Amino acid sequence: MHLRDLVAARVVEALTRAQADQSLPTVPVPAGLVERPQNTDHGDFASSAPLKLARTMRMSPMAIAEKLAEFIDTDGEISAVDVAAPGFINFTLAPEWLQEQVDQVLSAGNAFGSTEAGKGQKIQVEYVSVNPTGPLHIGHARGAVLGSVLSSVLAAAGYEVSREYYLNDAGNQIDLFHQSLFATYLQALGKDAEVPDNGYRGQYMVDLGKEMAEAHGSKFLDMLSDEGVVALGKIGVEHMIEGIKNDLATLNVEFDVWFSETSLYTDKYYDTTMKMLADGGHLTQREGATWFVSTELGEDKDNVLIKSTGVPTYFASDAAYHYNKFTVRGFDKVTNIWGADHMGHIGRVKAVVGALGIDRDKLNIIIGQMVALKRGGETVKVSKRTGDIITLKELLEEVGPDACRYFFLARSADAQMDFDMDLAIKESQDNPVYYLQYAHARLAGILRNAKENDKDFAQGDVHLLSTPEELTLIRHLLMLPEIVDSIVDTMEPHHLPHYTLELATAFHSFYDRCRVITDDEALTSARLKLVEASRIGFSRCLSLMGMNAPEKM
RNA sequence: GUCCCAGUAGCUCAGUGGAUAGAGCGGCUGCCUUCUAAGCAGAUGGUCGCGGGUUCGAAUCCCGCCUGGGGCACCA
Repeated sequence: MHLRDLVAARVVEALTRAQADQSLPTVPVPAGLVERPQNTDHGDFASSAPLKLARTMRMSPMAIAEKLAEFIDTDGEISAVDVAAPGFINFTLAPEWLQEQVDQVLSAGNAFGSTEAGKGQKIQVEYVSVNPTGPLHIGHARGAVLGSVLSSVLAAAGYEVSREYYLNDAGNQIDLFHQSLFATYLQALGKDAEVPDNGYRGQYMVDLGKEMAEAHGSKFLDMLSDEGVVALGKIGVEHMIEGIKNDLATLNVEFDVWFSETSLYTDKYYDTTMKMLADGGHLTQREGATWFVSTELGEDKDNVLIKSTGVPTYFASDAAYHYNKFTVRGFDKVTNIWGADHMGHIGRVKAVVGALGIDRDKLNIIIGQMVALKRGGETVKVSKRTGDIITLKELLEEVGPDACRYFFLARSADAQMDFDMDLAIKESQDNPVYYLQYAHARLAGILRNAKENDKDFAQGDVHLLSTPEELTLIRHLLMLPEIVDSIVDTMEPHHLPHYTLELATAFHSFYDRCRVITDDEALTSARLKLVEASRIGFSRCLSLMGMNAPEKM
């Protein structure tokens, strides 16, 4: 249980006692009793419960506040409870208790910040899942960063997390890729060939065709034409997947499972799913195609599962995929991170999940909004088909993975953003990322200095940490578990970089005002404890965000 | 046409029912013989897109409108 819950529990407990005592009328208790006030003059926590209860209790908010405050004990973590107009109760944390938490952080070590909000629950986060028909571009990076940070935070909250990439390794687009590659391969061999009309025609396809020709010669020409296209195509797809994996690794994004779409068919999950939908009366035949009757489940329109050609749609695969996630693999929760161009799929996928007898609220879909790329003040149109793209690889070479991650992470997923390359490159010189990393480097520097001077601070007395800067730093440090829980609660990881920035401000201010290593041995030891605790905090935040925590800068 | 997202400081964005709306960057003023100045301290900067409504209280919730973006295929 994190600190805010602890204080909220005290309010509920006090309210219960006041009601049992008949000091306050017995009425239902509203939710959200305690918050962090934005103005620090109002204490560490505030409750607006009296304002919320005034109507149902038929009393003035101030009278409720006064009465309720009497029932709240000032001991342990709370040193003061104050009533403020028009009906707030403000709580102040006890300096002694704050000081002692430094020892608690030290004993928690790298587990500091972890909570138990998701204990015993299996959650899957599926992200990126880009077709292996081209390199990753800047828009994909946003989903990649979101997914990887969300996964890390979920794990910190005690969830058993599985990070998954859904690989579309069959179907129309793959066929088209095969044909496109065969064409550029032929061209590389000096033959006449045309990339199909809707095919993939970027420079990367030309390069790949050349590479294939150099590595394999005319080998694929000698096969029957279809066999050659497929054989070459498979090698090409493998090549694209390797490239995607490399780019993601550079961005520090990893997966536990690479799930093959084809396996849904070879392992019969597709057949099982279609049968379940048929048995449930969710299917109908129309114009030679098989439709999912989603209109009966409140959707705008029905959706085709099997085309009149007999070929299943992407949506059919998706139905089988979600059946597999929930029913076969038994995830308690599933989060899909999709691009804005998939917005229209949310309703029907949720509908089909419900039709398969699964609680549709277990499926959470996060939409990463569009990233418009700007360069030299111009918006660059991104299209994989025409090959007019800024690849993730190029982006990482220019901006660097840490700055790139921060840039995407600090914005909420549902806000569209302009990624101004010029600005991002410029900012990489003087940028919030360095502000955070510099804090870690400074902390590491102090600890290095202490070691060189043989300072052993194990016996340091944390009660000597009494300046406003020290206490402010401790206060901010202790917010981490709350941040972790609130990210899990809202599924919005963008709170983490903002919190880390505030923590860095508290630290830099402390660094400026409180010299750590001095002739005062006792104070030095106490401050070294705070420095080590802070280093643990920064290291955890940076690692959750997938960023480097440098020892020196 | 319809559904979804966004509109907050010069710029990029937080804040989504509470007290005087915040941060970073840019611009302005100070601060390096001391563990890293990639830093600190301070000042300046806002009709929270517009208009109604609900509420003790609205940037936050409801309705309408304006602007920008996206979704509405037997594509993925």
